[in-house]
Amino acid sequence: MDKDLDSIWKALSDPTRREILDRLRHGPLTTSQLVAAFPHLSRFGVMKHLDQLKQCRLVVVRKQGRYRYNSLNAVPLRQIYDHWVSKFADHWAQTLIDIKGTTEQSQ
Amino acid sequence: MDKDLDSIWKALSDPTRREILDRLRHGPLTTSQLVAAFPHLSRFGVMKHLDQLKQCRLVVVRKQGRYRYNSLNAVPLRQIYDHWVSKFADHWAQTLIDIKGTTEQSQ
DNA sequence: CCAATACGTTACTATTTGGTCACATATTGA
DNA sequence: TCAATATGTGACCAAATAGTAACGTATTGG
Repeated sequence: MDKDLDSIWKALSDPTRREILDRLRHGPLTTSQLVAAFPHLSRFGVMKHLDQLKQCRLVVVRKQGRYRYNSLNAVPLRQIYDHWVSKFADHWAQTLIDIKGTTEQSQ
Repeated sequence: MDKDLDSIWKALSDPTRREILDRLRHGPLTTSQLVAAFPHLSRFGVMKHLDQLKQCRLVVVRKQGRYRYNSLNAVPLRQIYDHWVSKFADHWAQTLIDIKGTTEQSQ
């Protein structure tokens, strides 16, 4: 069950991929536009991140001529929330005060 | 800002660690109890996962005699939600219908 | 056609990650 | 004390990951 969500979690674990998703919030971008947004990465570096995001359907692609428009699909995000994060929602209420300081921390 | 959340995402990206958190939902468990729950892993394997969860405060520890009680702290989860996931909440409404099939997928 | 632009892929490398074994420390109770 | 239980750590290994360079394909416009 959670098996399906695994690739989504993996995809989200990388800050570059999260930033890609963030940039796609405001609308689709072509691959080149995304590449330009990450000057410290190679084009293929960005494309590999995009591939992973496509694998788990967080990004969907529409090809138009020589352009490829990448757009955000929030459905997998919702799945993560519904199938996992929401289970801990009760805990949020109970642990509003972080237990920091009252328990030993092993750094 | 998101910098701080990085280790939390990383911690959550592993299915074993997510299962540990899941088991801690119902109350604190000692390290040995957790180890027993993962027969396919070595004790130290489990402990290393626990270490990562402690690093980002998803798990907090209370030492009592020779037992070490690990308990869930949902605060970091809430941070992830508040600082990141919630930004996409509007998208959930807009993309209730998965775009699957209507757009090209690159497998 | 042919050059320019946009995108795709194969092959390779370095680092991180998940995992183990073996050994060390600490607490409890007979 | 001393053995049993519970936990902690150093060293090491294999696989996955993030990244690169270099080359290949496809679409457009002159």
